[in-house]
Amino acid sequence: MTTADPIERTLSRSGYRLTNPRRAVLDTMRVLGNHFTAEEVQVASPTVGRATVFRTMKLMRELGVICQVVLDDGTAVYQLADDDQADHHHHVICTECGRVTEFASDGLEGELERVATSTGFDIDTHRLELYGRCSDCDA
Amino acid sequence: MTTADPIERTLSRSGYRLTNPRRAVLDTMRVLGNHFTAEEVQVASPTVGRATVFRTMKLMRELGVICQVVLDDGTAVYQLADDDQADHHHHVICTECGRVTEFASDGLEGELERVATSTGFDIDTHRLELYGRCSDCDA
DNA sequence: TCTCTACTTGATACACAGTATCGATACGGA
DNA sequence: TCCGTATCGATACTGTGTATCAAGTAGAGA
Repeated sequence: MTTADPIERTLSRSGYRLTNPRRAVLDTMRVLGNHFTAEEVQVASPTVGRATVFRTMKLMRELGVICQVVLDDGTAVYQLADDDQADHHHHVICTECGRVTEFASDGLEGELERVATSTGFDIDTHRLELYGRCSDCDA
Repeated sequence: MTTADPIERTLSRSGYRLTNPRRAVLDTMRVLGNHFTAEEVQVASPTVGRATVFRTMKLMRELGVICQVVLDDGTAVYQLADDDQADHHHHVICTECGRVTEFASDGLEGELERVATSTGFDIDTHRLELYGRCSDCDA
């Protein structure tokens, strides 16, 4: 089964099958776009079983296709990863409308590296989220 | 009811009553110390009802007595806040043994401030967690 | 010290997010 | 076309936390 879609190619290149439920979940996530919960994907993909939605979302997370964003109340939302920031980035979350933006900063990474060595830990990774109001909501 | 305990004084100063269940939960958290889940507090406080354990932990979080730490798998653990870093700090989490250490860095905060303005968001707060192996586990 | 009452508690039911199980289905290579 | 295995859907289950509500109690005032 051939496809031009980069995400679908990531799937099949990783040895996963390209099934209709997976395509349906993927399409749904593309429609929902900027940020969505697992439940929103579910209700927007009525032909796909609940377990499959979660399984597919977990798979996409492992493949780096979507990324998890932890809101300040501790709940999780998801979003499709930007192609050009697929490797390492952070999130800015609007606490008003929920909009999520990705960013990366070399200066920040350098500072984090310095802090990491000062902790005495052997740091593998980190998670950073900024919370505030986006330009639309910041009237 | 007078008390010399600083946390208990924080409670009563904030207008909350000093009850035996609250004391019991507090004692348990002190025994568990560095990091604990809500469930661990529950089983270690058998005289206190489940709902009260959650209620008390939520209250302690609001008062800044304990702080929530999000592990890299998304689950939450808690720890008593250091007195001297009660205002703003971050966490380093050992992915091996679960040990949690707090740290603060002015350089980092400055860099975060710079990044925050560049996002176009009006940033209120942020969450940062470092994951790695502590000196004991990094054999 | 006694009383009163708003705050707090425990039991229970509920909610939400995600996982495990398992028989049925379908993809895709031989 | 056949077959093994990945995948699916239905369902039950788990973990973490909240809502409800009748009963208990801290602690301020008499």
